[in-house]
This record gives sequence, C-alpha cells and structure tokens, in this order.
Amino acid sequence: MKIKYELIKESNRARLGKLVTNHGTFDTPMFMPVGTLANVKLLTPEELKEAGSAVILSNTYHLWLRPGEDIVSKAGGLHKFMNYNGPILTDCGGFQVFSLIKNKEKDITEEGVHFKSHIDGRNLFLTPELSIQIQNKLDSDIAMSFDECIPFPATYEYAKKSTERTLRWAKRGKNAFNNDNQSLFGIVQGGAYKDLRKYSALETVKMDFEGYSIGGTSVGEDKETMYNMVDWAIKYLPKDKPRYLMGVGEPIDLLEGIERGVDMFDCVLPTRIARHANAFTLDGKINLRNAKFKEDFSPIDKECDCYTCKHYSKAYVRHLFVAGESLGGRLLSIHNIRFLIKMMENVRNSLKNDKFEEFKELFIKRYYK
RNA sequence: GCGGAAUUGGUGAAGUGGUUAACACGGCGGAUUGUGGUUCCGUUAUGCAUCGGUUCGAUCCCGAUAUUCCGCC
Repeated sequence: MKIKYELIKESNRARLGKLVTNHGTFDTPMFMPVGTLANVKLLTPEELKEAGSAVILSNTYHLWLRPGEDIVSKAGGLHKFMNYNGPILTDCGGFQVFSLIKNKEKDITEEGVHFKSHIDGRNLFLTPELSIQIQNKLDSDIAMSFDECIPFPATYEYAKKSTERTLRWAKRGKNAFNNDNQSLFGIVQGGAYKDLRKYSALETVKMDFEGYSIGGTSVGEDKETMYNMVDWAIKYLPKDKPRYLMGVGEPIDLLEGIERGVDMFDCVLPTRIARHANAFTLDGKINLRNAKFKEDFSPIDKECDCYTCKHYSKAYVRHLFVAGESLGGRLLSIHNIRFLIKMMENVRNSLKNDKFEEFKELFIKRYYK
C-alpha cells in the first residue's frame, strides 16, 4: 500500500502529524538519518531503533553502482537486504549527479544526465525513468522523483530552464513508476527565485504525488535565502500530504523548517560530524578532540538519554578519537542521532501543548548562546 | 688514553656564508546540511648542543667544552 499522512494539529504553520507506512506508523515532524549505502554509517538497525529512529534514507545512485539494484532485489528488497524493518526512503540520485557533472550546460540533457562514476570514472547516464526503475526494484517505502539540484547562485534563466525540465522529468518518472507498495514524492525546485518556487510547487502538485519535498536548499546559500525558498514553495503544497525538506540540517534549520510547516527532514550532519568527533549538545556543538575534555569524566550531554551518554564519558570518547578507534565515531553517531530525534519528540510535545514558539526560542537561546 | 664521526622542533628529518629554516608525523584549533567511513583547512622552531673566534653578516667556517656512536691500545 501507499503511505498515508494524517494532519493531527496545526499551530500557526507548524504541523503535528502522523505518517502511516508499510513498516510502521510514526509521528511528524520527524528527522530521518541518512544511510546512503544501505546502512547508516557505523550503526546497526538495532542501534537506530534504540535511538528512536523511524524512516531512514538510502540512495539510488550509490546502490545502482554497488551492489546494483538487481542484487538488492534478489535479496528480497532493501529492507531484507539490510535487515531494517522500519520505513526506508530512497533519494533519487539527482543530488549526487549534480556534484559529479563537469559542465551542467553540456552534460544535462532533456533525456537525462551524463556524468562519470565516482568509483572508476566510467561514463554513466541516468534518466528519470531509470532512477524510478532502480527505486522500484530497491522496493523502498518512499521513492523520490529524479530532479536537478540547481546550484547557488544560478541565473534566473538557468533556474527557470532547469525547473521546467525537472517538472518534465517528474512527469516521466511518474509514468514509469510501477510498484504498488511504494509511494512517490515530487520535488519542488525553482532555485532562489520566488516566482519559480511558486511555479514549481503548483506544477508539481498538479501531478498528484504522495508527498512533496522542497529540494535545492543547503547548497551554499545563506540561511535567510534558504528559509525564503521554503516559504515561497510550502504555501502551495496541499495540507493532506507530507512535506519533506531535503538535506536539512542543523538544529536551528529544523526548527525554522517546522515553524514553516515542514514534516520531514534528513541530513548527513549528525553522522558525519560524529565521525569527526563533533557532538550536538543542548548547549551547542562540541568537539570531543578538544584538549579541555582530557579529564572530563562527565557524559557528553547530562540531559541526554542515549546509550553513549548513559555509559561513557567525554574523556573516554576523546581518548577513542585521539587513538583512532572507530568506536568513538559509533558512540557519537548514536548520540547525535538520538539528539535530533529527541529534539523532534520535544518539538511534537510542544506542538501538542501549544508551546512550540516558546520551545523554539528557548532551544535556540541555549544552543547558540 | 689516542683517532674518527655525529649533535637542527614533541618526533623523523631536509637545508644554506645573506631577507620569513623544507617536508612528514604528532600537538592545538576549525570546517562539515538529499554522505567525505580514516576528509578538508588553519596553526605549531625569533631558532640549528654550549661558549668563544673569523666575517659587513655564522645554523653553515675555525677552536674549546659537553654528550652519543665507531675503531685502536
């Protein structure tokens, strides 16, 4: 079956909702950890569940190259292959392609995108139909339309041309789509232009997807521009479908997104910074490599209920990183994912109690002080 | 006791009679937004064993001392 979204409550523009999938029902707003290569780096599915994780992301481009969608399909689909029975969303590969092309004028054609493999440099060609076919075979719960992620800054002319092409690609992908147990989301583009965001949103909605995402953000623009891109698009999205802000982000960006009506977020940040010794805390981000933690035997965040904070000290985690032990990255990945997921739990509670604005203000005041 | 060689940062070391002493590791700090798994970017010796001498100028040449290593009695 397709996913279902139920809007439970609105508080100004912020939304409290519920997402029903083939692999469980989960509350929104939610944060989705990224597991590009059919695994959230360093973590097992059990650890993800303990952190309260629901949907995780995987990636069409990466799984297409390794191990190949047919192998995943033979394994019984992505869930079985990676032993994760929660919901999985596959990104379409557009973002990866966008970073691998050499010349966007030449390599991006109406038919699809020419680019080189990041593994062996061989020439590859990805089309909207192929991206969808791969995702159909991977059998994720949610597939994404193949889009072009417009760089920032981009000229109006280029952004318009690209946005129109992404709309045509969305239609082609939808026509090629063939998996009754999978849902398809459309992606709003439009660059940093108000009228193009509106146009992209309206036209994408006309195609009637199971959910809508706002793409093309966090590509180097300033925060105000990013929030504008959300504002310009989200008001044209239907209330009875989930909204997903792709690739975002930092704690403050999650709060700003929720305030504007976003339901779902994903970001590599918690797991990537974890591998480089950084941890989110309620008092801001800290770097566990810092010498000041050498003899700090307190947990990373006293108020955190994650496995890492329950059992380990900053001094120990620092030791692991200094010694080059991968357990350090594992422990911080667990913590950072739990941090964002718990933050979402707190956000949902504040929405229930009509206290989101206060929660947001207090969180930001403390985190960014 | 005699003869020879060596001595450059926390470490391994390059180097030159002439403005800021290479590089690597380590240390310290930062970055990271639809993944970069061990990545990227800063920064880190006012000084070349010590004391004299030669020279306009010495880490570099000369002498003494100290330490280390090698050979001989």
